[in-house]
Amino acid sequence: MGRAEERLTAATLDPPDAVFAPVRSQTAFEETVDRLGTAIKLGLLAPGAQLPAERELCTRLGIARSTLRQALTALTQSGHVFATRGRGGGTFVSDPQPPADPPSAQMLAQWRETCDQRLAIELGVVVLAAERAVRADLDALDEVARMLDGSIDDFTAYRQADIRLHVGLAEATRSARLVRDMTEAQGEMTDLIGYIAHPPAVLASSNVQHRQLLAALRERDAMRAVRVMSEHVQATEHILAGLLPVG
Amino acid sequence: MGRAEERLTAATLDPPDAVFAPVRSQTAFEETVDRLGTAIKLGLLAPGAQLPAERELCTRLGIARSTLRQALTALTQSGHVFATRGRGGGTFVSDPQPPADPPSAQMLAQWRETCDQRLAIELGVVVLAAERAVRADLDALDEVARMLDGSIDDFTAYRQADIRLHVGLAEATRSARLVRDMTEAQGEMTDLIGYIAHPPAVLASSNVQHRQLLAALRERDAMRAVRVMSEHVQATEHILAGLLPVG
DNA sequence: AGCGAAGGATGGAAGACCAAACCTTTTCTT
DNA sequence: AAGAAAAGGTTTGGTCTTCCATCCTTCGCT
Repeated sequence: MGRAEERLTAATLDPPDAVFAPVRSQTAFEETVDRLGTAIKLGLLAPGAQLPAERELCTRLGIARSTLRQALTALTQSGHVFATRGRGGGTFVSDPQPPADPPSAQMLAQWRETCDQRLAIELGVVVLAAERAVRADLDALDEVARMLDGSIDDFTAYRQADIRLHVGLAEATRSARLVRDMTEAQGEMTDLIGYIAHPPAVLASSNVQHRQLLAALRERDAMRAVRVMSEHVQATEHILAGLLPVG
Repeated sequence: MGRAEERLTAATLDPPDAVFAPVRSQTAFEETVDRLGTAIKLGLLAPGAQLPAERELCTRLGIARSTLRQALTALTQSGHVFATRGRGGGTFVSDPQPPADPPSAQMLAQWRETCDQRLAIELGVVVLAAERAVRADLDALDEVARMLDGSIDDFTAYRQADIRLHVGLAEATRSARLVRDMTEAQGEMTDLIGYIAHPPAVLASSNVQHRQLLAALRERDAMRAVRVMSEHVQATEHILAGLLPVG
């Protein structure tokens, strides 16, 4: 008894577990390492590129310079960036980049939820891009698709351009939040798929989907774009499903 | 010069602004207030419901008891919960709830991005629910839809059940992360639309869409579900567009 | 030679968070 | 009626993070 005496509405059901799930308290230091590290791993900050000066960057990130320096020190020790002193110096992205480290157990355990979340972002982006993308956006993305065709024999190069394309789609929505979510999602995906072989045939068919997608966007055919993107994302998911433990 | 000497790849384009955007360092205290407060405002923790004991809740949330108590004190002072002492006591959700406070300027300034993000989550949920929802899930959601029909004259009651339905969809995907994202998105939407009049006719037509959606899910017709959900979400967006400053 | 712009380093103050107690109130059990 | 048990309420001390301000070192440019 007790439970039966409550008001008979659906509102008295048990709350979702998510309500009491652990609070994720990332420190500013951790978040900065994550943000910059992901941008580098995704190639958004290209090898050789110069980061803004520390005194400028810390204000842009809204943190103290000492905190930023902690993060940069970590990235220096991991070999992702290096710094030169004196006038004309600065902090630069290493070239070549250090080898990526294998995905953590925690990452692998949640791979399906990661893919689910990515699916959501990609679908939202594609629907909004169908509405909002202008000619120039799509032309630029076509250019990236051309580059992808030339990279089906080099997975690293392909992946870089692939990320450019997906982030570029997000940018075409003019929604900064979706761009952020997309980069986070792609960062997690990179961790997952970085260690998996992708034969050229797979990459080629993947880029066929990119082209179909861009064609649909040009016609502002949101539903067709959704269908293509859905297949595109779930193709990756099926590859992972065969190689990873059940999620 | 300089820029022209770099490697001629798309990877040398400027990084998205998102890379250097301010780092959001929410404290554990703030996040806890937010999490519990949102769950209460959404009705996931119903008026009169008892929260877990402090000693248990703090371990579930992964924070110290003193931090949890800070959050509970804040929620007590704002009138959302109250506590009774002694054995058999506990912390309970207030009934009735205090009036919601108006959306912040910052919230209003970002309303379109909030809607964009919500669209993404809803679409992802709906595609995955079409694959994964079992009979029992859909039966329960049908029940909620019936309740919604009975609440088109009471916006508050309607909104509560509406949230139940959307969060229920997310739960049907068996993806905890999507449930979390959905609750966050609905929390932000509640802030936005709480102060807007919703005539019964609007609510009725909204629930027609719910029914179409559930029918599509029963047939596992993901594309139709996407189309319905897309219209459902964008209907809200159009209402907001008429009332809020340009986003 | 020296100015200026960049990274590098230090020390202290403030605040958030945690852990472990202990206190007070109330109810249930014996 | 006594006491155990379970809940919220309180205090304290310590650790870690972050911030701020200042100063140092390097080195290209004028």
